[in-house]
Amino acid sequence: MSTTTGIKEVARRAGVSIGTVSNVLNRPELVASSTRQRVLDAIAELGYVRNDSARQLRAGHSRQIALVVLDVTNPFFTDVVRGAEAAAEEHGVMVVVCNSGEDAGREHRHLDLLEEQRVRGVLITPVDESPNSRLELLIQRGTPVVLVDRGTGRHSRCSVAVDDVLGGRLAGEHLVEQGHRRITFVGGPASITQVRERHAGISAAVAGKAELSVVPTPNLTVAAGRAAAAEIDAAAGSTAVFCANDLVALGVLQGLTQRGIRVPQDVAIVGYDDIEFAAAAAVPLSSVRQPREQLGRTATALLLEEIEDDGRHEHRHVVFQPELIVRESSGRPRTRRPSQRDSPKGR
Amino acid sequence: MSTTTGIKEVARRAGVSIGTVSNVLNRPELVASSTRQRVLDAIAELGYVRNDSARQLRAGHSRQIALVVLDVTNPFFTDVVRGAEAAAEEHGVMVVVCNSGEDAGREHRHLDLLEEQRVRGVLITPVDESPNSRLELLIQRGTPVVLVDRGTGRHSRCSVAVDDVLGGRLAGEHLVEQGHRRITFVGGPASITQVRERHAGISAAVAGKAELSVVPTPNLTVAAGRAAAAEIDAAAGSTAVFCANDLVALGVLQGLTQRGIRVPQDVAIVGYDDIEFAAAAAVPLSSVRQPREQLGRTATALLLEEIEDDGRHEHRHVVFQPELIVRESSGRPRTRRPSQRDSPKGR
DNA sequence: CCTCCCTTGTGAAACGTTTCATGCGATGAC
DNA sequence: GTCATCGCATGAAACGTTTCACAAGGGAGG
Repeated sequence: MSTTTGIKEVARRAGVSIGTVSNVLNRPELVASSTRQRVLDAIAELGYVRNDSARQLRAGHSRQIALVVLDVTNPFFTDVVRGAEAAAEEHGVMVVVCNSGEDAGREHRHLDLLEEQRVRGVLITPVDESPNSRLELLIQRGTPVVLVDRGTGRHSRCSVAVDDVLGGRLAGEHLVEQGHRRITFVGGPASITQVRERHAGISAAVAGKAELSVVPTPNLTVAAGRAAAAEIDAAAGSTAVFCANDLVALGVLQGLTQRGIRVPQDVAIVGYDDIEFAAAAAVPLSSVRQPREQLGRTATALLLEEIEDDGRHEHRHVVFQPELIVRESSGRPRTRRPSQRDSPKGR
Repeated sequence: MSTTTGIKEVARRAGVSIGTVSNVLNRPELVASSTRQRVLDAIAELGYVRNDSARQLRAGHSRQIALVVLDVTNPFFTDVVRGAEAAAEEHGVMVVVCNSGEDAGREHRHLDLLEEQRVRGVLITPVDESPNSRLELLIQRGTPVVLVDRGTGRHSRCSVAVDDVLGGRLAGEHLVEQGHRRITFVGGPASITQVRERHAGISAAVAGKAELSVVPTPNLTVAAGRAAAAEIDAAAGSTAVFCANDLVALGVLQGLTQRGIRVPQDVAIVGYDDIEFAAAAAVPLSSVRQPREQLGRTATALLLEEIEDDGRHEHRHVVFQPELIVRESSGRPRTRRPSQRDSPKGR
């Protein structure tokens, strides 16, 4: 039905061989300008559209890179996407965004398809980090992969991350300093590295200074946070909550408010990511800020570099530092107005 | 380097012809089970991965559909993505998410690439709706396209939309009923249909009952809303603002608050989309709710249907009704806590 | 006039599948 | 014992590119 017009038709129409048409498309400088023009005209008249499958088949690989995120719905990741797209665009590469939805099965299926498409490289925040995951297989078979927002360490790939342990620690130190002695960490599942590391960070920071309890969540969404709120004071009369990300924090904030618990007077909250909506929340949210777009940009740059250095490539691990942004949700109770320093971030 | 293993190697290893291997992959019932097993083993041992380019080349089209959104960063669209993915997954189709970022150039480039890839169909909220846009060309050449969140009308394609005029009217009626007589509409650019229709809706609703002024924005982001806030009272001493979407509304809310203008006491705000964060905002936001996931789901269903009915297909236009959710930001100025939220100057 | 080189253009081979007409041995009907 | 039938496997022909070795024509240098 649709485009049945191939390079062949174009060739006939322009009165040249198909090799010449191909040259016009790929190495125009090899073709005499009069011929070139004739071919170009034919292309325009016929509405010819290159067939990428054929091209890829010949080339052996595609011209796109994939970005597999944990949750498209999470503003943190959409910002990462933006960064990645920006960097990719500069190199004329297209980014395919895939959403694993924190589901190992979907991640697996996406990787299957991507490998079948001979994707040029993959940026991923994996759900499944087990040593014989689908991802490992992909890497082992030779597809360049850059881990986004994930652990350093492994030497078989590049990674871009933010120091989550430090982030957790910043939050912990801040809360202890504010006088909190019973703190609850909300987040899960523990299979997600960030969750573990942020927990480890606050754990280290409060050790010996405050008690830390945990309310696990099945995932990192607003709904999960809302549900977790119910267990928060039951969990040990905590006066502060540190959430594994801002979505959960927003949910906790809603849940607590709904139960008549005041934030920050009764319970302080600190989130993580400092998404744009954190500052606009009912009670502006203290949060650990990550350079989200930067993360995407850098990851893409690393990936493209690795693809470039086809021969030998030295894997690198870039680690960014998080920054604690204190807002009302964890301000010193009662002293509502000392030095507000929050300000919506510009862009 | 990477996977040099083709169907051919598998065939040799299993001691069968390549046709048989292909049959095992595509119509296993045609192959004797002993042979089948032998082939399957060979595949596993060699780590064979199908080459999708070759497959597509033969088939003439890919097995994916694309979803081109205006702004991945907008929770409205991420929810649409989720809906689309859910529906697609049920049919074993993969969704490629592309972000035009409200930029006609990027939209154009994405469509170029998608057509080169012989994408099976496209779901799109177009930036460029001019009659000889890149999109029209795509449609004209035979790629099934479903418009998402866009006008009914055209007969050359299906569409799924929410009645934006009605949405605007609901907001307008509500504000008038609340006693507002000077209302400002914030949003832009006018080239975006939703902006025009929502404006038309409120326009119609308030005609003769209140004065409506407009503060245009260059796009529909929080930052744009924040910037627009500066012009709001200057624009005519409005006591209410209707924003083209929730991001803008959130920005306006921040901007007004920062200037010491209280919401809703001094100025009421109504947003659009009812994204998850609207309810969690500093002042919970009244908003016009749209069935976001449903939109994605339905659009995908229509697209798959059109692809199915390869022969004749009747284009359909599904229109959902929006619903006004009233929250504090436009509630009748009750005397809640005489909240003094006059706030910090950003730094 | 012969060589050599340079510029343009050509034709055919490959890329890895799917599909289709065909082959071939065995089974059952007559 | 012959013939149609069935079940399974085969080989070759596409699919639309890119690439590469080579040919044709034309100047320039000798």
